[in-house]
Amino acid sequence: MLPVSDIERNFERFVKGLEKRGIENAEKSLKAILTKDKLRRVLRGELDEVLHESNILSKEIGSLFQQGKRAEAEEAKCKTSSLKEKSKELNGELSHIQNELNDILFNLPNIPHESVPVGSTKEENKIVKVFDETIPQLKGDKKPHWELIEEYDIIDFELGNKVTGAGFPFYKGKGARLVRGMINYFLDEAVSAGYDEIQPPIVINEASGYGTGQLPDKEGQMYYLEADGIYMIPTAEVPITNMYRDKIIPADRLPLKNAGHTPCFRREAGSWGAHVRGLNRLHQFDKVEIVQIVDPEKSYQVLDEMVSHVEALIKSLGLPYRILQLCAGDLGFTSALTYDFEVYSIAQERWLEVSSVSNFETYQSNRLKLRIRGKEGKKRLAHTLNGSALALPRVMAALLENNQAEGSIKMPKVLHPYLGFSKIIK
RNA sequence: AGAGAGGUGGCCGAGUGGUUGAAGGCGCACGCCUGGAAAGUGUGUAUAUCCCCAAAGGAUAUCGAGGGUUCGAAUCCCUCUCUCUCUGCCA
Repeated sequence: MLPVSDIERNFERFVKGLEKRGIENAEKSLKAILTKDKLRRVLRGELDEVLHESNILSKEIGSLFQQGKRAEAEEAKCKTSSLKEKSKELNGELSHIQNELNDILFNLPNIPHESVPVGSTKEENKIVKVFDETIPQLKGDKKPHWELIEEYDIIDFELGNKVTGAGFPFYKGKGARLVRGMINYFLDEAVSAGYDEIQPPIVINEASGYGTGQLPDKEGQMYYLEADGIYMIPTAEVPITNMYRDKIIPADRLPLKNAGHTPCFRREAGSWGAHVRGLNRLHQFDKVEIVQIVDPEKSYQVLDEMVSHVEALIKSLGLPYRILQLCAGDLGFTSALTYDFEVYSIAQERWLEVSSVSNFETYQSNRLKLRIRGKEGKKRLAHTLNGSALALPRVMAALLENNQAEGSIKMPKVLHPYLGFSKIIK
């Protein structure tokens, strides 16, 4: 949520920012925010004044009663009724305007960082870096992973269909072992990079959904458990970042660094087709997420640090990769700047997104009421960042496809200790 | 799931309708004292919003959350929620 005081101070920048995202009527919406906020303040002032008067009267009545001046007290009581009515009225107007204000604010996305490229589609994302080797070619057959997993019997989609539904596969034998191994490897790497490991709940309440910005924007993307009013998480970002909701963190405790593995659940409504076959898109998948809460001054430096962390992971797995900076139109609702990581899948001859690393600046912290207390006791909103390090299924798809050989699939060296085997054989 | 008890400031804890935003204690910060420290002593010590360029100051709200009664509620009523104890069930 955009902080109103910032909008007021940097009006032009906010208009331009929203327009860059292709938001229509950006200026009009922002102006409406300022007008409504102004009105809100006026009403607040009036209401406070009325309440002040009535508080004074109440105290008078109290002391009159104590002095035994009954008649005078009764008289004073009459005066309060008009004040009471007035305050009721003002209260109604105030909450009405507050709702209108929130409505606009909740539905405006974050302002893109100035370096974010202009553009409205994926094709306009800027390629920041491509791994420095030429894309390897395979000799002989190159099978897509959905054929390989059947051949080696490591993932079973049919069984998933039977037991749950499409997009919920079973991982079996060495496939299951590979999942577990990667999770452990990614977590270990995060821990040695200074992240505190967390095992968060995988369902969250509504307040948490609002806190990180999944609600009200992405209602339809999350599985909702109606009986208990809770949502299954689309990413560990939600519970982990919400740990700090309504917190005031002393500046010297920053940065806060957390990492956690969770299954992630996405309904991905209406997005099924040929290009999302196999592991390319699932309703449930595993991901290790890294989250940082930092001083605003340092957030872009931290973003770079997180990008390096993810890059090192992908490199260590020996996968061809590239890094994209998302253009304004492709940027997530809450993000100011996002880098996507893609790995190349040789058999599919496609780039697959495996990580997304973002700086949300104050957008989430404003919703979360997550603040930093500085040296002189001054408070300000923190910056929040997160990144996938990494999401498993597409990494797995690329590993299987790129390392396939005659009769076996080789596993990257870094995973050997985690797997207990060095290749998958039939 | 059933029965009972209870949620007060960073923590403990008093408070059952009228200067109680909240006694007292602990903790913390700053000062005094001391050669230094401890002890002692003094002062300060919540959050949000509004007024204000800012500071200072003032106002309003907040004693689990929401609603109600009342001129006035931490204190009374209702709903929800969480914690603890006992019983039940369970990995």
